[in-house]
Amino acid sequence: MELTDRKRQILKVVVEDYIRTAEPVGSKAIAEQMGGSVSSATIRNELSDLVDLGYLEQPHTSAGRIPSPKGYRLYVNELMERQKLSILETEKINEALHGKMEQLDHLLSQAGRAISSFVNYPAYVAATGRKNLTARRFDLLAVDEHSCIVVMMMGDNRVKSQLLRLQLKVDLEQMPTLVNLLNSHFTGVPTAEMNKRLMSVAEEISPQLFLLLSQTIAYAVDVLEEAGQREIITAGASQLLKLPEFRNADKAHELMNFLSESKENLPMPDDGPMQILIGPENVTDALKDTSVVVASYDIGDNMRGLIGVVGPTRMNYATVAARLSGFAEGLTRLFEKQELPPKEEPKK
Amino acid sequence: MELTDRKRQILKVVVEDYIRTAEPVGSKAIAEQMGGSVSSATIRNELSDLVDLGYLEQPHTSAGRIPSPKGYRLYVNELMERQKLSILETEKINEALHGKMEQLDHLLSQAGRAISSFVNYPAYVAATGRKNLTARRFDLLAVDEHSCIVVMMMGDNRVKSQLLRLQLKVDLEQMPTLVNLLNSHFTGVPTAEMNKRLMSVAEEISPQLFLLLSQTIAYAVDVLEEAGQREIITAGASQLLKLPEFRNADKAHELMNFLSESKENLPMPDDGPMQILIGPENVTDALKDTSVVVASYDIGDNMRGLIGVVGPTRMNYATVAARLSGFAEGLTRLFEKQELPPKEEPKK
DNA sequence: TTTAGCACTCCGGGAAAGAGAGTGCTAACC
DNA sequence: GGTTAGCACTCTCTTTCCCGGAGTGCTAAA
Repeated sequence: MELTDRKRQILKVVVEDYIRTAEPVGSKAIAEQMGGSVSSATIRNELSDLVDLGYLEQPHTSAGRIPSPKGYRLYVNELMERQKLSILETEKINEALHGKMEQLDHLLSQAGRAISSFVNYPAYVAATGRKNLTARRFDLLAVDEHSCIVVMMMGDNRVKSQLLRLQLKVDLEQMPTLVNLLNSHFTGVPTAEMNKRLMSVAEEISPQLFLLLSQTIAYAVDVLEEAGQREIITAGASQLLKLPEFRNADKAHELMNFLSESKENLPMPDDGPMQILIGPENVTDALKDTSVVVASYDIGDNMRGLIGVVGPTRMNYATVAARLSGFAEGLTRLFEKQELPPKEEPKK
Repeated sequence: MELTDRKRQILKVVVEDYIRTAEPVGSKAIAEQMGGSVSSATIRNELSDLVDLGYLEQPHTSAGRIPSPKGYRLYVNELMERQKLSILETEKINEALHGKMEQLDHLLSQAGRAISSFVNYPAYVAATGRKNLTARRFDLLAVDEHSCIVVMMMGDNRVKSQLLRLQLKVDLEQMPTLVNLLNSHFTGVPTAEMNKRLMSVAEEISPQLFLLLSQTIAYAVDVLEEAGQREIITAGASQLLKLPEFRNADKAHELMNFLSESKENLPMPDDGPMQILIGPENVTDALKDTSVVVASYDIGDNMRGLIGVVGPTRMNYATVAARLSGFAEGLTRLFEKQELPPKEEPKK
């Protein structure tokens, strides 16, 4: 049996109607929406074929049809009309993204909330940590006898600093020595190796200095490892409760719990600018009957982040895809403009 | 009519039974739980009185009784037995609070998640921003011709820093002048006044320096204002869906939406170590038929934060109160130990 | 004041009935 | 051969009705 043009057109109507109403679609309604050029009986024959082909499903014998995952897939790949964002929408997106880069966390959670309320589904945002981030430069600023400030610039040019309280008094004149040591021995060094280095210089310096040095390194390791972690932020989970497929509190609870407790398992594909995962295409059990649309954005030149939307399989793919990629582009632009690196660490 | 001891005892039984089961409590069950010393008929008379007195309500004529807000209030104030935390629980709390102070946000959101999963209700955590935070000390570290690092220590001894890109080259030798200027004119100054100060020194220095100065001040204002904002974090909203009173998706949605979108309206009482708000005692509409238990913790010597729990009016007040104050104490201890200020800004 | 007894109320669940939507099949039509 | 009208049939959803159970409120006696 062949998938004729008319069958495809019918499938399209079914998918779009079902997305809109969440109700099985009947032959009569389809006939009307196709302009009355064919009768409902004809449609019924076609529908029956589409079920046999696996593109549609029938909740029970005498109900209308709903798309199967395979049907959604065909729709997404071939039938769906790509939407463009209206100027108004583009403006709204840009408005929503007017955060300050400084606080990456805030910006991203803000973006998450914005996209979620923009598509009316829960959303997630991930900034991929930079695994092998190293320190590029250290400074120590003496404050008083008992404390000094450690300043560390990282490979991505972000600067972190903290007040350190000294267990032992340190001679101010020795500070420069220490800074030199830090900059010569601990820049460009992966965190895993830092402690080894620390040991190796132990004998060269006084115990007081060594104590301060190890405090500094401990701080550096903390910060670098923290920066290396991938952070995932979810927003708008409560949007689910508006959807008929989640009126059942148990279903809703399962998914919402997943969104807040097991974020790590959200899809993080690493190819292509946008990916759509429909129902069972998701690896994670909790997402087996939901769909996920996920897009990537660039952070500077060589890092990528992801933003995604989670919804029912009858998600409005066209709109979500358009808006999501709008956001992704917005974020990319944002990072282009604001990202700090004037020059990257010359790697060779 | 008087509130006899027996009536109080009956009220206690009703409240505790209802908290456990979420089902109206009947006279027979009460009689049994009171050791069979009186018959159910006697209880019925008493129950009828308790309804007249406003402590109990009857969902419909032939149903058992449930506590009214007034009943809960009496229970909380006088009838409830204060619980102590078991050693195990205390340990768990301390374990959950083993975060690093460095990232205040993270610590608090972690605490929020912990308390939420500890009491099985949604929780919120607020760190009251320090409104009149000022800069205590500035430093500038030259990086290269086009950039330098600004380091600012704030009144609470937290240190913030960022890489600045210079629009105009600045003579390295002039840096110390600028740092002096910053420390003499811009420390201890409220953000609102900073721009005025900036103008007043405009003529004293070269345009290049002025540009860098204003970049620095802009950064300082940003950071200080950001730090002055009260931040509210919510966690565990999905816990609601486990409760019978929120199986109705609309109710759940309303409250969850409130928790994620209108956090600012969560109760922020400013007196006493712990406060319990029952049903209509809440000012906010969205909380009118929920209860909130909120405790405060100390951040250093003169700041306070809040942690709260939101749940149904039939919340398990005794347990929640005990655990919440356990957390509050844990947080207070944590800040005592880790909070940086070795000395506070001498205010006079 | 307490208690046993009893009629009454109300909710919740289950069965039955009916309406509605939609199908699948057959037979006729172009 | 594809298309269509017609019609019986299926299945769900809603409404209605009924019944059992839990619990009350009242009365009269202890």
